[in-house]
Amino acid sequence: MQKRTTIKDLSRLLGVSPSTVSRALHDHPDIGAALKQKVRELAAALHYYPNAMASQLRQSDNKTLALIIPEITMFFFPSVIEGITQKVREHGYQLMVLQSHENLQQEIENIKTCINLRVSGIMISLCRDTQQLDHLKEAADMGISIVVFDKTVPNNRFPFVGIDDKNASHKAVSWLTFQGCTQLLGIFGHPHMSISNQRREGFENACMQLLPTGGTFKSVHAYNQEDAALQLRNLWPQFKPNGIFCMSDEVLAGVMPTLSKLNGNNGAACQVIGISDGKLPYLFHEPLHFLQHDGFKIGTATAQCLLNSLQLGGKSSDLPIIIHETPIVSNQQ
Amino acid sequence: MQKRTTIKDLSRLLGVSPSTVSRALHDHPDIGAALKQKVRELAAALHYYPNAMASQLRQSDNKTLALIIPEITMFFFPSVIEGITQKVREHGYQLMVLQSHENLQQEIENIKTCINLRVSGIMISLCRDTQQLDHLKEAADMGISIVVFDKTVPNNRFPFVGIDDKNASHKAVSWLTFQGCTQLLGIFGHPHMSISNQRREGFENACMQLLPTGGTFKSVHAYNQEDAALQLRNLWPQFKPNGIFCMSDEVLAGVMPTLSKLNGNNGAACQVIGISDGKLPYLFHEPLHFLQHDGFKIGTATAQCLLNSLQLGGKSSDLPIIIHETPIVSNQQ
DNA sequence: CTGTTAGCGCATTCAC
DNA sequence: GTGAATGCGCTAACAG
Repeated sequence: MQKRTTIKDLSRLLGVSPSTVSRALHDHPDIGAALKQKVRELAAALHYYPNAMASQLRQSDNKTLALIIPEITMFFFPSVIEGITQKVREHGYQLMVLQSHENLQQEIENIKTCINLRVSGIMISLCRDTQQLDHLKEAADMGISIVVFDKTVPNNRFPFVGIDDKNASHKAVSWLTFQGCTQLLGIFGHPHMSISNQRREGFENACMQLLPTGGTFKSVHAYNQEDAALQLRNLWPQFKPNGIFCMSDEVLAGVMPTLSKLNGNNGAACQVIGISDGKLPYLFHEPLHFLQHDGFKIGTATAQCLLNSLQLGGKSSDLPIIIHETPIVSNQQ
Repeated sequence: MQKRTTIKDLSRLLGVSPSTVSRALHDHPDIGAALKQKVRELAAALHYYPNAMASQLRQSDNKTLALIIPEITMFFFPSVIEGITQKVREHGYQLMVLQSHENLQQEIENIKTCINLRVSGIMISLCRDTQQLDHLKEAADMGISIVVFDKTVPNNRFPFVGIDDKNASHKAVSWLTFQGCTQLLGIFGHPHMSISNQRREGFENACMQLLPTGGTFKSVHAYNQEDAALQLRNLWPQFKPNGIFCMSDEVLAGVMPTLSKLNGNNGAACQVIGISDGKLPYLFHEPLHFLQHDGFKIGTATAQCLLNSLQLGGKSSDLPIIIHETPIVSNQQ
């Protein structure tokens, strides 16, 4: 591991001063074209790589943004990351992805890492145990721009990008009743997650409002994909729904194969609608509908929102709240 | 955005020297307990956060590792990331995830970023157009430890973690013929990917070796999930296999729903075996088998491999090649 | 036990 | 056009 070549090395070899080399490398207008050329050639020949830490320290301007998410699951977040990455790179920023593993302590730890690294901004989807946002406030006080997306808390005071959870549930129930479903089952995510409860409340309210007399509904929380399958199986003997609402891809993944088995070839007996990123539904040949919760779009919007407040230098007056639509789509073509 | 408090600020306020503060913060044994306490309290009160860039610059020891992958798809890589994250954090490293988007230029760019940031190590799954590893060599020459995993090239000279692609295909064919399948279809990934060709060659060789007289086989490449579905549909009129091998989750995701539709309720007509991380198969109620290509294990092994060569300071004599087993598993229970 | 000094690599004043 | 000097914030000798 030979010593890495520095600007000083180049300057010595070229018989010019370090500052000249620095300027040449940065294409500064004051430097002659001929010299620039020589500097660049030598830099390439000696495998010179600018030390990002040194230059960032000097400029106290770290061109990296952080993404903090509960977990890189196979659903939704890959799309989100894709959207964010694209947007962020366009603007010359690096992206650092951190996971909280649904653990508040880890989330706080991640925020601390971001502060230590002096990242310029943070995009965060809160983990399920997070109730208060003191740790975010702390980062914000250090001058770091923050955008919360997807998973939030009721009392959030930061810019937010997501969907209207209650309304989405309402739309789903509305669709099910329109199809003539009368026995509705809503399956929701982990009960500690704020969005689980928002979506459940939306579901229950809509049911009470929209179901005809004689119609019934039931809602359950599932801790994960397997649990969703289990709950459905356990419930089946006593309650056979003719309409099911799955609040997420994860729930949907548990429900669909199980439902197929329970239903046998009586496929049309139960309508299914979910909230989905829009990839999973196409893995099932059984027809189903979903409210598209487009991770890619959420990602780009989140990144854009962050980049905006970065440009405003945190001196914006109004609080951006971006709510995406969730159009209803079928998985049949 | 008020100025961030530094060690100097603390030292001034406490009437001690900066180095004393630094030592106190690092729990250096030379510092008195009482002083340590005072320093820590003031640091907390003033929201002092050590500037990671400055300390890393000083120590020229950057505690971050980079993961470079073609794309964060919903299959395999989430598991890999999970495995790597876990291992890496245990050892006090940060992880930076970069995507190449199956683009060699981007891959080279990512390597450059890693060098500029002076990361300690790189874990990389090569993108499909990568043929030569000069860019990796460049990073290695700068003293960065490197491990290649999953997607490699034939002439790779870096430590490697993955599976035996040809052998896996062989096992799959062996299993299919053992089930009595005689008309075999192998569906493979993008033709530029090295593993696509490795797995196809393994498949074809095994077919020629293991199929009874009268048996036939066919292999096709699919550019992506949708293409896999399309190819199967197009092929169906002229070639109805009774055994299908899907080389990856992506292929499997395209094939399964399509096969269900083509097969109608004649489910037992065609056996399916794939190579899979082990999550996707459980989304289908149709029985199928898979050779488990456990992303989580690959991830931990890769990270471990990197941490090892980090400890050896890059001065190891032998080249670690870690080949994981791929046990055959059924999705029925 | 604590302070002084020095420098990591770079970019940016200010001179000339 | 170019060079000399300075300091970003921190740590690690080396003194005392």
